[in-house]
Amino acid sequence: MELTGEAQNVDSYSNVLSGVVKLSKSLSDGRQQIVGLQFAPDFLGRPFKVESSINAEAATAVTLCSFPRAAVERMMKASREFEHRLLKQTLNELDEAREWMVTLGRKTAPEKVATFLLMMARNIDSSLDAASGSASFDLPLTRVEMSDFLGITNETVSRQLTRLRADGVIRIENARHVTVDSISRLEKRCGGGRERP
Amino acid sequence: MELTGEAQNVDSYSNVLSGVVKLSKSLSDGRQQIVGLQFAPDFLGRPFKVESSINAEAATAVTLCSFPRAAVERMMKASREFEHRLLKQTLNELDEAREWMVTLGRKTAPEKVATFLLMMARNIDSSLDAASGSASFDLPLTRVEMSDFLGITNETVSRQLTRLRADGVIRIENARHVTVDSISRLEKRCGGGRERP
DNA sequence: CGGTAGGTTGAAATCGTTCAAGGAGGGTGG
DNA sequence: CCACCCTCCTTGAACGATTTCAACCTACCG
Repeated sequence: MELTGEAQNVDSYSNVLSGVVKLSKSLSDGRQQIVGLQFAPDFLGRPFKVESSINAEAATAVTLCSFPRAAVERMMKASREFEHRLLKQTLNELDEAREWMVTLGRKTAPEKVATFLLMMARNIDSSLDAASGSASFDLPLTRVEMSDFLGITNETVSRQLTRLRADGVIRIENARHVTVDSISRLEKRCGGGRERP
Repeated sequence: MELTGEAQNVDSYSNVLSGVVKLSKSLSDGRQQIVGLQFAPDFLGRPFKVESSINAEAATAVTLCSFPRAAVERMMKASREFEHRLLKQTLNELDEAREWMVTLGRKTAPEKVATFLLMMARNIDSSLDAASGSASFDLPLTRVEMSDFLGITNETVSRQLTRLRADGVIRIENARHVTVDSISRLEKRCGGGRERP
């Protein structure tokens, strides 16, 4: 199943085979928050619940492998292994969500944008250099979508990208393709490293 | 097992029997974000991972029922039901985390504080009136902790509480005990209602 | 050719932060 | 018992980061 387009109300389950799916929530006055991005081999869908209040939408061209709700719930009953893997992925998503809460709640706008770029570099680096210290990729989100992911305005996103470019941390082509020559320089702009035990 | 005090590095698993446990993450420069609160019957701990990078700390006096890591992992292997319930709770926590991401990323300071109070009213209303339209409870967090949960400063938290009090939405005694006479009035201050499908 | 969506940039306004001072309560040691 | 110190909380005033409003630019599409 292939789709480039619009919101899907998830009453079937899918695997993301390629592309990026964005998960979002909105307030009734139109404010929106993207609460997760699903990349290549992720599972998509919310078991045990009728109404999830989350919208799933293709951010780029996406290839899905989807199953009807009933089939998946049968599989889950039948295969212990299946439920186990689902638990593991859910725990991972929970970790990611909480990590992102730190970004939303405690980082400045420059740090937010840098953190987002770093996340992209790690997830969809099109140049296949593992740990070469550089990365190059197409942004899967528009400026507005990035702003909804980062909890800032699109103007602020734009300004911070311009700043990173001016400072030589990134290069931008077509407003969509980004090259990071030195990942470690980008990391320095993400705000204090992880924990402090 | 009872504890009132300090951070626990979770290498055992527990059930929270009473009280409130706060889960937090911090950046190396000291900025902190509370990424979750665990109330009465929640499970505590992170399976399948050595290093969780999350700190768990008692926010109030807490009663735990905790098991050694090995025992729980044995239980999980043995009991399908156990793993199933863990999956369900994890999915719930993921939903809550994402809901909170909307609060962190898209709500104003007044809305954040109102949203927090509403959450408290729903989770630890000490007066046992279900849906009576009012609530009364002790705040389980200090102003600083609230600010770390909401992604704002403690001064802003304080000011917003004062404002809610001045507007007659809440009453405050001892800076810790809060009474909400009209829940629905509080709800109006939480920013646009849920979704918009 | 317009028209539209996405993006950039500037200037002014605003919201929340920062800095600073002071109050209220609780525990401790003289 | 009192004085002191600490933590938590509140409040004010100035500052500054981000938003808001507005203009313009580009690419793409009908």
